[in-house]
Amino acid sequence: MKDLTTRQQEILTFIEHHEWRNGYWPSIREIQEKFGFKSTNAVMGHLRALEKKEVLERIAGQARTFRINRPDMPEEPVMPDDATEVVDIPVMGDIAAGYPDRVEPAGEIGRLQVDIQSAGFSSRRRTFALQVRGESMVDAEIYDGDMVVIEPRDARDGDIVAALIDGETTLKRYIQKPGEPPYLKAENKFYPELYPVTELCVQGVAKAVVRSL
Amino acid sequence: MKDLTTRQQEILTFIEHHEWRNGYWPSIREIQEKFGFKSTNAVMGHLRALEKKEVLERIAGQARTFRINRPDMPEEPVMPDDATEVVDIPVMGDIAAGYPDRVEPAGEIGRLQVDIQSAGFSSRRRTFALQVRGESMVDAEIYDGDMVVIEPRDARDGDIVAALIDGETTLKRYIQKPGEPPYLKAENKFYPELYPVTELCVQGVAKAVVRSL
DNA sequence: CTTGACAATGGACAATTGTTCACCTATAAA
DNA sequence: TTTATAGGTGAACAATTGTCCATTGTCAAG
Repeated sequence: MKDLTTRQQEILTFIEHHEWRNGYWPSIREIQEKFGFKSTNAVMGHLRALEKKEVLERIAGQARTFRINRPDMPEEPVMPDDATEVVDIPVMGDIAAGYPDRVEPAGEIGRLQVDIQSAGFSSRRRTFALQVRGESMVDAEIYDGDMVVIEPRDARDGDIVAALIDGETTLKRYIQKPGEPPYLKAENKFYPELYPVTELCVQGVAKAVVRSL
Repeated sequence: MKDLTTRQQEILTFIEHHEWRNGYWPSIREIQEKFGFKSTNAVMGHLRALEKKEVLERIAGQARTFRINRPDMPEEPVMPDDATEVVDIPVMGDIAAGYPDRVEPAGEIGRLQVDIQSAGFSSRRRTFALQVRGESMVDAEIYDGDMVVIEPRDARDGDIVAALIDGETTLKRYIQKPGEPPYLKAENKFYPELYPVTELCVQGVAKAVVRSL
């Protein structure tokens, strides 16, 4: 992957950004206009260079058909200076302190910026994710470091829930047999722990486990 | 939101699917060809209908500029503090027939919602999910019924890949030692299987495991 | 001084692509 | 019967858009 010149980087960034905001790729002349070129050929030159450096692919003769070869990951989304209507979404990483609702602003480890347009294809619910620490759920095939997607709602018997115990969020299975008081149970044969639900705060029900590879 | 006719639904699905697969929108004539119409006007009629029903937007006179209004989405447009960005990933389900490229629009059997940073995929495009069948990866803590999120790209040593073997998609670990031909390996001590990579079609690299609870 | 890259101009051309007009066939409702 | 809607054919038109020609200039390396 050769280095790009500043101009090439600018062009590439604009193309990416245009797609990101509008949902479709720009035409040559739209790029030309954005940069104030007086010839489409200025753009053509840069596109050829970008193709040669293999950061860009196109389909000859066809309109608005780009394909960008990202090295692997574009760490952060490019923030347009001329952005309109941008929403800030706090990213809750380490939430040892407890329920996201009660996490102080300091508990926020990052922010994800998304503009209204692109928000259109991703639904946002009251779901949030927690990172699992500890081995208390290994028998349910949930391991240290996994992320669980939590949806705040009332727990039913057999649900795996995120609960606040001693100021820490842990994952446990919620057991409620008819006529008996509910309790929480760790899913690890070496941790035969049982927690009474009294004064426990169930934050929500785990809906999915996500493990990055 | 009025109902769509079957034909309109087909057109819409194709447009969505085309964008997802190729990264850019189809042209009128590409739609025409896909459905075997002998006139572009057949497509125009449907597009007008879809626009009237407000499931589709376009920019007049400009090539390949669609925008789809998905009806899904939140009752509450509130942005709670505990929300995390969630992406929609099409689940290609049973793709024994092969690569998603060859899956017909009907091949999508559902959608998986995963929060964005736990998965670590930024390019929400081109990623898809497969449901794991079989026990060949249990030693990597991937179980029957789990969903794996796949991103099409070249495999590196140690990656877990989705590969096409005997017309079926399976999950294996990709091993490539310097100077040696690459091969695939199952992660189950009871399945000491080794597959030569020759004539194998590696569809992509697994980036995350998701298990619905 | 020459060579080669990078950057850009200007004009012309051709292909892709969106658009429209006229006309046809069903089917179902009024 | 008439009317409306969905679905389609066929051909022509115009706009958008990709492509290529010849030229100019800058700047750093050989």
